[in-house]
Amino acid sequence: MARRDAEATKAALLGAAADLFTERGFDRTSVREVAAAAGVDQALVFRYFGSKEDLLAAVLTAPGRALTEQGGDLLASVVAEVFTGGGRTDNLLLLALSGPQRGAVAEALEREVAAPYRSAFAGPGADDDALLRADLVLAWLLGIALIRQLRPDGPAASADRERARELVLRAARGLMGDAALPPVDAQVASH
Amino acid sequence: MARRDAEATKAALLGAAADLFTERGFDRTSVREVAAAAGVDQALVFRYFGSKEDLLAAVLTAPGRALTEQGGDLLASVVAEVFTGGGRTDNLLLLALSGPQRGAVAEALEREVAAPYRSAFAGPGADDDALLRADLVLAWLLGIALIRQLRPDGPAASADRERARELVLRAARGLMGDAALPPVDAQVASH
DNA sequence: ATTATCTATAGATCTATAGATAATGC
DNA sequence: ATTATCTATAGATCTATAGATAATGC
Repeated sequence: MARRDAEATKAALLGAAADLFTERGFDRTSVREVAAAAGVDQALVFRYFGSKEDLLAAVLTAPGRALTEQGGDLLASVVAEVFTGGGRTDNLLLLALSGPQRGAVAEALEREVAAPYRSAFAGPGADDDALLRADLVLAWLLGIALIRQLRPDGPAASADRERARELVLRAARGLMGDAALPPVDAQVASH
Repeated sequence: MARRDAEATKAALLGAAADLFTERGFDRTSVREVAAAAGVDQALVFRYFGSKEDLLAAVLTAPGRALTEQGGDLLASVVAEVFTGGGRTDNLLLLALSGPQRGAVAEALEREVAAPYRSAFAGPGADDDALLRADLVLAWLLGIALIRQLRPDGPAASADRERARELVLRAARGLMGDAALPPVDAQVASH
C-alpha cells in the first residue's frame, strides 16, 4: 500500500470498520478505533465517509447483491450460502439488526433481499399463500444464519454441513409445494 | 402508586427500560431517558440496579421461563407463541441480540432456552441427527420471530396467523420425523 | 429515625471540525 | 500546486457517585 493512496486508505477503513462493527457492534466501536485498526488518523473517516453512520452504510452496501443476480436454482444456492458459514455475510446480517436505524435497515432488507427472494422462491404470479410460504423459508434461513453465529458450538453450526443443508432444503421444498395438503389440525383430529 | 415506594419505583424503571431498550436499543438509550420515562431521577437507577448493564440483565431475566416449565405439546405451544406475535417476548429477543455482552446473551440463550427446547423437541436419548433437526426447528422459530418484528407488513407478520402456524408446525413435524428419508441429492439425481 | 428521592458534579468518552503539515505530481 | 494526512480542540454527551433534602413509619 503506497504511503499516500486515498483509495487504499478508504478500503482499509472499510475493512477495519466491517471487522470491528461486526465483532463488537456499531455503537460500541469508536471512530478512533476504526482508524487505529486501519493505521490512519480518525479525521480521515470524516473526510472520506462524512460521518460514522455513513461509514456504516458503506460497510453494509459494500458486499453487493451478487447472490440475487446469479440465477440458477436460487433456493439451493441460498441454502448452501447459509451453510457455507462463518463468512462475513452472516455477520453483516447481525450487524444490520443491531445497528442504529433499525427501521432503515429493515426497509432495505425488505426491498433488496426479502422481496426479490420471495418472488424468486414463489415464482411469478404467486398467490398470497405461496408468498407466505416463501417468506417463512426466508425467515428460516435468517434464523439459521443467526443461530450459527450466536452459538458456534450448537448443532446447527457444528453438525455435518451437508446433512443440515439437505434437511433444510428438503423441508423447504416440501413447504413450498405444500399448498394442496390439508391443514395440520385435520391431521391432528384424525388421530 | 404511592409517592414513596421503592418496589413500585423499581418496577416502573424496569418497565420503562424494557420499552426503551427494545424500541431503540440498549446503547442508544441513556439512563436519564429511562428514569425520565419512569418519572424519577436517574440516580435511582444506580441505587436500585447498580449499573446500566445490571438494569439490562434485570430486564432480560424478568419475563421468566414460564414456557419451558408448562409441559404439554411443547412444539405446538412454542410455534403458537411465536405467532401470537407483537408481544414483548419477540422484542426482548431482538434486544438480547443487539445488546452488549452478546457472548453472555448467547450463552444464556443456549443454556436457558436452546438446550431445554432441543431435548424436549428431540425427546430423551436423541441421537445427534435428531438434535440437529430440533436445532434447525429452533432456528426457524427464531427467524420467524425476528422477521415478524423487523417487517410488520411482510407476509410472515401480516398473513393469516393460523395458516402460518399450520404450515410451520406441519413442516417442523415433518422435519423432526424425517430421519429415514433419503437425502435430497438422491431425489434431485432421480429427476 | 429511616430511607426514598433529588441536586450537583466529576471524569471519561465520543463525534466532528478547523486548520496545519507534509508527501506527491506537474 | 495539489491533496492526503495529522494536530488540536470544541461541544455535547454519558455513566456514576457523593452528599443534601424530604417524605414516611415508629
